Amino acid sequence: MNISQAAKLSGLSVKTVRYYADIKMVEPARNIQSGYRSYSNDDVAKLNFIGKARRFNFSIEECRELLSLYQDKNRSSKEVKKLTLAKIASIDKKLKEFHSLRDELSHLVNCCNGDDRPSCPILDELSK
Amino acid sequence: MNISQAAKLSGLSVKTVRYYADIKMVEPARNIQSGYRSYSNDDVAKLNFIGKARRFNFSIEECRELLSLYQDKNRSSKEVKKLTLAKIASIDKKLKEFHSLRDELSHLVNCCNGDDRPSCPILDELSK
DNA sequence: ATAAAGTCTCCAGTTACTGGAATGTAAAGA
DNA sequence: TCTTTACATTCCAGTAACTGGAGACTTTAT
Repeated sequence: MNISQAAKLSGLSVKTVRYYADIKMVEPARNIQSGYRSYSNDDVAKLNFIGKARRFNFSIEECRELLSLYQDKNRSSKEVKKLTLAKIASIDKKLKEFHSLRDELSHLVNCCNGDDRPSCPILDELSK
Repeated sequence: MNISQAAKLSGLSVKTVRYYADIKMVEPARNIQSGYRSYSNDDVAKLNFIGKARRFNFSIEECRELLSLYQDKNRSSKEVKKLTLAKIASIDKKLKEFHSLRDELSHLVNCCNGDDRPSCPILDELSK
């Protein structure tokens, strides 16, 4: 199938699918006459896999790793679990940062009158 | 003072300070003989302000806006509060996303044996 | 036959810097 | 004074993961 069909089935944009071919993540066959990319069902399955992993916040390089584990019938589930635990840890870190950021900002907002006068504790804090 | 001194006082890297000059956020005077950037205390105060706002997750464009509000003695605190509330909302959105991501991933991890056998519910989920 | 839709490659832009090369200037030591 | 060293300058490239657009070619529909 052509690229737009593969894009539709995998829920990705044509641009993204072409990008994944460029970076050698999912390299489809080529139609010799036209030069068009020709995607198999297996290629689409890979695109799906990557799309999901990306939505789970795995980076492109992590996706590459997961994909090769996925295709390796002898891999151990230990390896996949390790990668996933690391991802959870990095998400936890970001969650922590955003939580404390949120708390500080909402504290500042609560201190600010938000009226037409210039006095503003938010700017005061930023300039300290 | 020279750029390295300004960088030290503001807690930013020299590269970053030069970058802020390039994008016309903090444009210092120039020493005519040497061409070196020459930072005033006021410039350093602005760098400090920006550094803090960046740590509060404001984008460069938002910093630009906050900085002009900061320098406008007639601004209303309302405007600053509005910007800050929008920032809190965007942080909340990210928090939500990361929370559900975390939950899904940790569910998958709990289902995975993590042993030397190939069977892995994490990969199964990604390939569905 | 022609027009529209789909595809190709290649280049540029996004965010907010960071690293490095080549070159120029200033300050300190011998 | 000469030289080394430290600091400064500009410009180019790279980061992550795409996205948009130009110009050219192929396929499909009318």
